[in-house]
Amino acid sequence: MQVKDTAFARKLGAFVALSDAELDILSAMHGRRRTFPAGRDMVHEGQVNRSAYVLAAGWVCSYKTLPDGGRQIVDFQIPGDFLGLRSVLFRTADHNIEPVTRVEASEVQFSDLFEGFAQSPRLATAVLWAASRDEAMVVEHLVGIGRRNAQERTAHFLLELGARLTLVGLATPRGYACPLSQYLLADALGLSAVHVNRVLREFREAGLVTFQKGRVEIHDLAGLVALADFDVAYLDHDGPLLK
Amino acid sequence: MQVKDTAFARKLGAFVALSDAELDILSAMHGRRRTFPAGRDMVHEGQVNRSAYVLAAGWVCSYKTLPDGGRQIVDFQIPGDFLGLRSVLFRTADHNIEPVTRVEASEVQFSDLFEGFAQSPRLATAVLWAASRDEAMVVEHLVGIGRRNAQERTAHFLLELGARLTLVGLATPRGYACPLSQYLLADALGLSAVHVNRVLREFREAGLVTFQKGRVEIHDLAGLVALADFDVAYLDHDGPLLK
DNA sequence: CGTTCTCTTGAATCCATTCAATACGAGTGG
DNA sequence: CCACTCGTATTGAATGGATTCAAGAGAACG
Repeated sequence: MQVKDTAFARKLGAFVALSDAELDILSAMHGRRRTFPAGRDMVHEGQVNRSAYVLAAGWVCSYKTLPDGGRQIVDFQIPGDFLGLRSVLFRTADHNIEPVTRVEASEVQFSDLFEGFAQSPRLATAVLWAASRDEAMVVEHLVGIGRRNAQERTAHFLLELGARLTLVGLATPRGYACPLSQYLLADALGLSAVHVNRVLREFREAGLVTFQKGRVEIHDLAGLVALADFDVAYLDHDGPLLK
Repeated sequence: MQVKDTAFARKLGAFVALSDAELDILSAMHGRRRTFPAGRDMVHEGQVNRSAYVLAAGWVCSYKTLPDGGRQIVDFQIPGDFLGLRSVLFRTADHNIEPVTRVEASEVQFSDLFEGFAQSPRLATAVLWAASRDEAMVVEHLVGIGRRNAQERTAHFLLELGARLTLVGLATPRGYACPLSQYLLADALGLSAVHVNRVLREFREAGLVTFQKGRVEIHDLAGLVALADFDVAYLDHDGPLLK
């Protein structure tokens, strides 16, 4: 398999320009390809876990559960995303990972990752950057839940997803395919499913976006951006910083 | 200065057992010591920034602002914490950093950090771990704001702070000094200052904790832990994983 | 062809906010 | 030494955004 063409290599390359030698190291890190059915957890909280994954196809969500049965989805991962890094660096996983759709992913062993770092500090820096970018998204998510109302939050979420999918060629400014149910959306946005439904209806009636039948159709991008106060700066993808 | 004894070295050492040679590299990373007065931002959103800091003394907060004037505090940093890593890896800072008290911090240049990685992949791994631990805290914060009510959230926050301060010797199970105003607390918890005040009064009346005059006095630790459903697992400090 | 998700809408409820007013201590300057 | 400010803490009352409860409709699936 040519790693150079994978979404993962493209993503790391966005921060650190990777040489052929480094791409080979990256290639060596990729273990066997695995597939996971939708709905059954790939990683479970508290589980001792020695491997992370790079998503090749499908969507997953990372979430935490609460004693009252509720859950909070921290983030969704789309093709090209690294997942489970924290559950590898920590002794045990501190969150759950559930495939939203059927998923294909390459396994990455901690030992291989660490050896890759030894061979190339630039690679280590790139992975650190990727982790920081993930953190930036979680931070933005936190800000949204803490200080934005339901409409702003939902609009922001749909725009962020669009921006991320665009990076891997899975969205256009017009819209994108989105396999998320309103329940999943609610668990991510810190709202009730009922309220998510209302917000989506309001968006539809206002001619901003329609989210139906697994597709997000953006009818008024400018309007949405204004409503959500969306700024892609935190996604930081302006080309390699480390040449 | 002997870096071995700093809170930062102690923290990294919690994940990767660092050799003397690695401690020397770490030492070389520390640039000049700087002090910052309370209240004036050390790092401002959008600012191009080439250095991070390791907090030696004092408290700072990282926050983002919203167009309506509100703000969300993402995290507080206490002595020993790394801060501004993201604003260094990204071209520009994606958040603000404001000293809550007068602060002393050592500057860390990106170039020095990167060179340290080249000399020791174990160090790179340790920094990646530290970043992941920060992310884990943000994630827990996200879960709290998304799915916990005001009481649970506040209790959880006070306990997390206690656990973190204990690690650097600044707290006991009985309580700790805390320079945060109710306004800062509100901005961190995604609540209004008025409501934070009410929650704190309820805690006082219930004999759980008192937070007055810059001190948090914990009267019923078990009760607080139960209320907040607090579990330190996500702080992951069970000794070095990489020997 | 019934079961199970998912989506949808209305009505009642409630937690937290906003508005408003008071109190208190630390500074500051007349 | 007192008046005045300013930041912080405190409490009551009214408001409101989102939740919960409830019920029905559609689509998907074995």
